[in-house]
Amino acid sequence: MANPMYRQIAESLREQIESGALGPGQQLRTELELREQYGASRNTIRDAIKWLTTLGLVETKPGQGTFVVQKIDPFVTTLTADPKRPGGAEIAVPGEDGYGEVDRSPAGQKRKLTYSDPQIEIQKADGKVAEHLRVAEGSSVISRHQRRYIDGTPWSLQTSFYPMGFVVRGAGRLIEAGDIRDGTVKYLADTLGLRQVGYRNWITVRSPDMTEAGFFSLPQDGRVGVFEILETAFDQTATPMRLTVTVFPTDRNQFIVNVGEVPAEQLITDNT
Amino acid sequence: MANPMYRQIAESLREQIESGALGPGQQLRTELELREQYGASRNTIRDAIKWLTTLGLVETKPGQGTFVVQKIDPFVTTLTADPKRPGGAEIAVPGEDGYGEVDRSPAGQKRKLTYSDPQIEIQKADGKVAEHLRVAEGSSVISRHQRRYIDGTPWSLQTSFYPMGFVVRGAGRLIEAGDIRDGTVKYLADTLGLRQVGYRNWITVRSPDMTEAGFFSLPQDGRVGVFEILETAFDQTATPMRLTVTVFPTDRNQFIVNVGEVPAEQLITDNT
DNA sequence: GGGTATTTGTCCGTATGTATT
DNA sequence: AAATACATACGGACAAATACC
Repeated sequence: MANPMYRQIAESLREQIESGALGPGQQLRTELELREQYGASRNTIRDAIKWLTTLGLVETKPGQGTFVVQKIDPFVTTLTADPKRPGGAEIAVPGEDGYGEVDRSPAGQKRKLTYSDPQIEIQKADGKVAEHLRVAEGSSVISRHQRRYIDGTPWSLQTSFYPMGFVVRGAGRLIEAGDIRDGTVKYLADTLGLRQVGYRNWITVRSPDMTEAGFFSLPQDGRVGVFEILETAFDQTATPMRLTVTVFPTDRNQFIVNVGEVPAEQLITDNT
Repeated sequence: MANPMYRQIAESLREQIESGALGPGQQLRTELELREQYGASRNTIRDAIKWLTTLGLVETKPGQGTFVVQKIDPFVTTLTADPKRPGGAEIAVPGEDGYGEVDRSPAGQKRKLTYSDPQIEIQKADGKVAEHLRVAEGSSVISRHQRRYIDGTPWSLQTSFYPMGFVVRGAGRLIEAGDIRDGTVKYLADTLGLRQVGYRNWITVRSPDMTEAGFFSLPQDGRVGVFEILETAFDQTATPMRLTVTVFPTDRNQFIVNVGEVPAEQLITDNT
């Protein structure tokens, strides 16, 4: 009896969930019913439910009840692709490159990627952008931002940064709204002779900010994290030519990295 | 007055933290003091602090107080390396391959990797192992498990799986305790002629289980997630020869993926 | 649309337990 | 041993969101 009562109650409910007695989407008994069932006060029941909530096992809906969470069929993105392909990896501004990529879920369905028109701004490079793009902090950069969806559900938020000098040197369409035909990679090669020869993805996980939580409909308490992937693309002189920051919720995204000779992807059903 | 009081109090404290008025590691005023300061009940103050806790901004210590969390200097691991190098990527059983890898933090220090002796078991392949290793579910596999540390702090938990047939065919040392000289990749090449020509990393984020939370000293409420990286290694016939599952806490780990021609790593100080 | 019952959310006060100093 | 500070648990009251008639 070392454990507090609310944890024991949570454990009891957890077993019911993981054994399948309470299936995904199913409603739990109300707090008042559980209060009688376990002989505890309503506040203690609420502590148990709050615990399960932070564990991501249940969610509460005011006026309705408490429900076992549905597991989301995850999106799978391959981070390694042809370094010279327009757009680089699949995650690299596929929208701007006119690619209607398909993402394959573990269950094997093909999915449809859509994206908003790019929202373009001229910004001062903050510390992170300046360091990865190797420009002076505070210098002007072009920012192209998109919201991206798979089958209509919010998938990722992406922002690409380019040095302002690119526009001066002849790549004026970078600051025009609307997609760039054949993508920015080809456009920069054609106009400035900048060939993308490789890129580096820097993968971190952090808590979502308010904008991200809103766009992805994540719980506001920061329980669900987001991947933040910084992709730095390099030209033939090993100089950074683009920084793309993409944010994905961790609860619905997985990534694949292939190295060396690897057979085509097996479609694997994840039954964790 | 749209927001509940505990959220307003949390917001007030959050601003003090993010503005720097309350520095990392610094102690907040006690619940009783805050109760008078904000004119709320102690339970409401506790709700505000609990909210900040799930946001990962503060931590509470019984008998001591509430403190602003320290940001951890993260470990950075490169997932793309020579596919034929013993051990594959840096994350691939470097311990078993006798590599004393160094990890470079954003701040640029070199760090020392240590690891426990492998703990070896014969197990039945569960669904996940069977599918990635492409063996029948329930067939025997060799499991080699290690705890890995950087500078003495827990870094990752790693388990490698090999088909049991490898031992029958002559790779008997796989089931012996202790490190294998020159690593398992070279050992399997020497004994069975299995050359590792590539590998695939499958990156997911999930909540830690009890064992993991204990080893990494993570809060038990599952607030901090863990990376689970499944590395499947392939031999020259494109057959899976090894599955390595590695678990890293997301609060102290970052990953790098290089594609194409990429300059040597810039040491970047992350001042997010 | 309105009203009512149901269910979770917020807030209070109090008492006692447990960990740390 | 004592003081301090957070943790658990109780009970009660009202608010807010939702569903249903």
